[in-house]
Amino acid sequence: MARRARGTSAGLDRERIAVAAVALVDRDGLERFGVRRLAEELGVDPMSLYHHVKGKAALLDVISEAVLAEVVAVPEGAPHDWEGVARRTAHSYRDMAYRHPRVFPLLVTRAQTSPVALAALERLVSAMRAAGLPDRVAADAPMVLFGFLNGHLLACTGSGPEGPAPVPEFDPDAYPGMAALASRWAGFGSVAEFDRMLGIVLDGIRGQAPRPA
Amino acid sequence: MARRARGTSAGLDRERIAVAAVALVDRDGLERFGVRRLAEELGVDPMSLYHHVKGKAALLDVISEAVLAEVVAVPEGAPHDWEGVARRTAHSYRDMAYRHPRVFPLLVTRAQTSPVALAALERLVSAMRAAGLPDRVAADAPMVLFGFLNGHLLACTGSGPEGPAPVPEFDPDAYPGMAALASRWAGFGSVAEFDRMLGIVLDGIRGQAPRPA
DNA sequence: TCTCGAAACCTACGTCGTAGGTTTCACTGA
DNA sequence: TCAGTGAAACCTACGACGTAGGTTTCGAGA
Repeated sequence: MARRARGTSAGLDRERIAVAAVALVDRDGLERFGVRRLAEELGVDPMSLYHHVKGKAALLDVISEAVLAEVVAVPEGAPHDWEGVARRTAHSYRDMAYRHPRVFPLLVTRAQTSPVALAALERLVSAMRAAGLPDRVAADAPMVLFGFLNGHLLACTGSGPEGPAPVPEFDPDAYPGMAALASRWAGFGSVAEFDRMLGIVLDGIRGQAPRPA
Repeated sequence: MARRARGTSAGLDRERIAVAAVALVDRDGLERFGVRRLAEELGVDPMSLYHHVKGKAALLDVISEAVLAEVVAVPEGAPHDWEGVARRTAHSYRDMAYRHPRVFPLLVTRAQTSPVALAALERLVSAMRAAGLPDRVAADAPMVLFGFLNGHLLACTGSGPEGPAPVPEFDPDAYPGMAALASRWAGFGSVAEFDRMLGIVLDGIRGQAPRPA
């Protein structure tokens, strides 16, 4: 690998690093990601990265931020009913998870306090309050929703070494109930399945609102 | 560190290794866990562990299995209504997560196909079918439930370097809705909160059943 | 032209997972 | 009683990792 002379610019900056880092994790997975590999990918000495990012942990932060920014904001003109906002956000979040299945575990593990994440939450919460939902429900709902989204998408996108494990066979003697349902789990990870489950969660939230007489 | 002579037994076996490994992760966290550290903890040469466990990945499997086995089975004599089964299982799962917050991320990341996990699922599924819930609901419900459990508990137990991040301050100008709800998030991670959210999820599932006329 | 900071590179250290080889013990059957 | 044997431990060594600390070079401002 031909290296640059010592003082010449390599044109590094956070943006270029972020893009390369995400691509590297997408390709090789989190396990194989590291400072040295990223540097080689960029044609650069490992230590040069430290002028732009503090270290490996900070690199992971950069990656998760970059990927989270892909979750599209709900368009301003769209209807403001809270269920619509929740559905749109959830699907956009899911799309991102499927685009970057090997990055996704990183998001789930860190507390999300970036402006993008907070803005999405704020839109959901204010839509719920505008619809007259009690504060307790508006407070619980996003945690239930994102709890479900994170857990479920983690399972669907595999998050292990590589892709999601196929649904196992069930011994009908030991597990009669699961064997009977096995065929229903064939489309594991489909949009239809996701939307159905999302519906269950949203139903649960809607049910918390006091019934209008 | 005084080492044993070369041929003498160190009394190693999978059980002893599992116990020490779980304790080590509980104490130092997943990041710091490694073959060499575990060996030192056991007063043993690192390579000796390879006679009982294939390598680091297999060690992590051993850890997650040991911890999952702590989730108590729902007692046989207990009522068989599916909501009771679900609630008990969920709470027992939560207790385990809080007992081993630093191990928990390991569980979420791997597909759970151990007998313990399958047995718990089977109990839930068969209780739902016995109650007359449609197969589609019985198939979706466990995925929604464990999706929520995994995602939510991951957030609550912190799963990062150490404990859960405290709830951040919200700028009332940028995020009016969330600022208004901030006080409701004070008891983040409490049993009461967990039980409330669990109730929301179970409500959603119950709502899928066809209404008895 | 001289200076100086930014940005790159280089060296080196301690740690990691683990392949491959060596040593010793307990148990066997003759 | 004693060589033979296999299990279980230990030892050595290698390549890859994250990163502290130091050195070199370029280009912009004085």
